[in-house]
Amino acid sequence: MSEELSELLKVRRDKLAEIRAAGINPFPYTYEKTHTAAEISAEYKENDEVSIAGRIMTKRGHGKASFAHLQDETGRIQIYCRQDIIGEAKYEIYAKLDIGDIIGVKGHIFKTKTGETTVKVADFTILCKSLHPLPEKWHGLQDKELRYRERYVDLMVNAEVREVFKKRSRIVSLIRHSLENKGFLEVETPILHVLQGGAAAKPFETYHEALDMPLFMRIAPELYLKRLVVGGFEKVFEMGRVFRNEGISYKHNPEFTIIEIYQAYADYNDVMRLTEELITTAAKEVLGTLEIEFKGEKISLALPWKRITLVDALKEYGIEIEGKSEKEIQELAVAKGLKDYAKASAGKIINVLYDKYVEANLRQPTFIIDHPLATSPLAKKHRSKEGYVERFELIIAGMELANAFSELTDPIDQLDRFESQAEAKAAGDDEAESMDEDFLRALEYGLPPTGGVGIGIDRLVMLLTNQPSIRDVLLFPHMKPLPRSKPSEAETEILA
RNA sequence: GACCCGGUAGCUCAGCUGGUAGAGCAUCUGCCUUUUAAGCAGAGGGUCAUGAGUUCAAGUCUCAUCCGGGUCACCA
Repeated sequence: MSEELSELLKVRRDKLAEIRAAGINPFPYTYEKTHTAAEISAEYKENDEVSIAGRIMTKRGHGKASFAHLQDETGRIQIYCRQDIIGEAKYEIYAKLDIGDIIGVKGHIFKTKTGETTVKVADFTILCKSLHPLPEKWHGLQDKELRYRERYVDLMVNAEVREVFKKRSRIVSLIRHSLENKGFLEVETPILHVLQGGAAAKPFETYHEALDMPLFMRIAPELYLKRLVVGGFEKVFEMGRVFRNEGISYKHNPEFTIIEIYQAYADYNDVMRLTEELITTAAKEVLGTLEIEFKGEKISLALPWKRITLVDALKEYGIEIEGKSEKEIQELAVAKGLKDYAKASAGKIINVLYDKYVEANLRQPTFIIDHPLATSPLAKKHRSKEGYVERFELIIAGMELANAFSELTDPIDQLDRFESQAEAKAAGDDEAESMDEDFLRALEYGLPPTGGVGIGIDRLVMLLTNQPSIRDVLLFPHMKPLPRSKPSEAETEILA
């Protein structure tokens, strides 16, 4: 708190003191409400007695009477308070209430001249004195920085924002229930990892004091979930937060929510169908349609979704790599202006070319399938194509929504892949997988044929709620701290 | 990390080629017992993100820094 309070803050603190001086607790403990705003609007009956509670969002005083709107989680309801009903002393307190205060109201329902269902205040109780003024009633809170930093205000004032997060909750719930109905078991695996693995990404590092050891925040739950399939859980999934130490953009936040699903005795074709089903079911239930609009663009989620191999997708954008040797592909990279990749592996170059020339152009739902072996260390070799794996990525509106494989189940092959990853790591690739001996041991016990998929929940929610940035579907997106806040002791210690 | 745009009252925004800061809402005072962007009359409220510089004079021009947004790069 700054020493110098602005006039507006001072006024509210003075009012708080007045309330206390009048012997009223401005922060009481409970309140018994009988109705919500939505219930009253829907089941309106003249003269019904109700008890409601909510935040004052508008206020119109008329001398000895006053209108206001209370907002609860379900919506707004008008209240009408008259001095001759509640008495002079109480009305004086009522008149001093501010927009933003939370009150409970008991009274009878009536309809005003203009036909609005309204509660006539017989009694009211202050439930929380608000000390900050709310944003303007007409324009609300627009400033993006403030909206993200003070999401609580954003939610109070912007109904559309509340809707987005309600939809997010429904989407998550629908996916969870779809999987439960199919016999999948929801599990939780460690978030603090000893090794870096399960995805190509840079982890956040942390430290366990008592054990005196470094730890990584997980970048994916993949390797633990496959251990569970080894253990005999044939259908498992985990929905949870993962952490990746990379840049921030409209589709990247350092922590995000992923759902990973593993099904024994299935391959990537099965998992592709499952992915289609989960997403279209959620879309139908939440939006009532598969024809959606995202950032002004029409996208059809109607099945079936296009499937095309990565090599063919490149060909569609004028990049021919079929039958080319590694050397020729390196030359192609240089010709395309990717000078840094003159000595990279063919697989790496193919991925970069794909990222650069193909992905952003894929607008309608598309499964890109059969990726190069070199960049897919956890995927099973393709059953018929040398040098490729059985893998797909789902792209919608230029965003990667899902990534999946026929999981690599051969422990000898997995060891080879880890060894190549170790070489890459030694050569400076800080996203390479760690050698995970326990995971290899699990595979040696035997992982049945398994299909696995990871779906980015935040991006899916963006798509289904037509939100242009991942920040708009995260309640508290990552923000740099403002300069005035001084670092905590812990931060000072770490930075020292 | 590079480039572009932005930061002015609690909120939403004006502020021209440099001349000393404005509106609406909100707040305060008075009037007002069916209003709803209530109304009428009056008042208060600003380190113009921060710090330097140019200038007689800077919200405005220059540089640096911070925060945010966007594009690209990085990135599954």
